[in-house]
Amino acid sequence: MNNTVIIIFGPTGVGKSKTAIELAKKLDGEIISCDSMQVFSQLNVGTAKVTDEEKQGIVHHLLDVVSPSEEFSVGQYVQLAREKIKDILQRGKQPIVVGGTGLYIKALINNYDFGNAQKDENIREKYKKILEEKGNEYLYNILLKKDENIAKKIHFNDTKKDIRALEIIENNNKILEKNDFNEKINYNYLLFGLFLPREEMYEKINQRTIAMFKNGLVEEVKNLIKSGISEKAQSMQGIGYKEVVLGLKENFSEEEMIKLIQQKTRNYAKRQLTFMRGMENLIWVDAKNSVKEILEVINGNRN
RNA sequence: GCCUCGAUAGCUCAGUCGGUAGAGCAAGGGACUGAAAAUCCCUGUGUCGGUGGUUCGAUUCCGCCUCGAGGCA
Repeated sequence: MNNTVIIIFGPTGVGKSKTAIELAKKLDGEIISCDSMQVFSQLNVGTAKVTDEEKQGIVHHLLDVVSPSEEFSVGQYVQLAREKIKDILQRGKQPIVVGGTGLYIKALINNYDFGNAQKDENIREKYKKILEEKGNEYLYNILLKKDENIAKKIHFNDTKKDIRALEIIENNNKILEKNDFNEKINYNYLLFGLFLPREEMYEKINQRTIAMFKNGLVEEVKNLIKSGISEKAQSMQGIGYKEVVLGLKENFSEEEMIKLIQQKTRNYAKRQLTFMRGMENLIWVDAKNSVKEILEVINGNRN
């Protein structure tokens, strides 16, 4: 098992965290979370973050690494995750990467180097204004002129990506593609994708959403707002948070909020499945039997 | 009991001056190397409430019936 990182991916709510903890216990592992929302501290019930009790003593990394008022991005994630993997391997333990953020996993596996272009609100605003005044196609044409290759990969209606690309080009003058890290970490990986039948998956999502409300999601959101977190903060764009903020403003009943969140979560899970299908080297694993199946693959892999 | 309004896609509704119909959302599929729980693209779906009549032709016009909302008693 030397230098093999185990990666567990799958749609929300199929039981990735539990699987990872069970595996960690059996393989002397440490867990590296791969979740764009669980990196934020204070976002607990809405992100279904594992509790200390659930961790069962297994070390978890990359949870609560930034405050909800801060920004976070793939670039930072890959940087941090690489450090953790290296460190865990050096200590002779088994790194287990777990989470639902497909892009983060993809970037990690493919060794993308994002450089260190910081977010630049001024540049963003500038292009947003251009977008408002001149429209999608005009904005897209600017990107086409600056970097045709990038532009071709982005739909002209996807203005958020257009603006982000322009921001990076202008700020950093760095091409987005083909910059692997110079320093390669010496590791292999096994990528497992957990799945459940569609109906069961949706049922679990529905139940879990109800549980979040019982566990105090509304209070969590209220506290975040009270402590001065902007509704526009990146952390507040997570599913559950966004909807509760809206619900509080518009006086939704709890039932209405639950229904909305269930739906958004189902939509998200579907997107995650699409992402999974497009991943190379992904080993499909029945979520109901995940630990056993994964161990079988690992053991087979040893010989 | 009488009057008025409504009944069209899974939901909310638009529409057809009579030639069998559409938007949004949902659903399904897809893209995605710098905000990714984000963002974007593609695709159906229908006894047009039932029943008679007028008509070459009715979801559309007329009658009756059923159901729902409101008003008068």
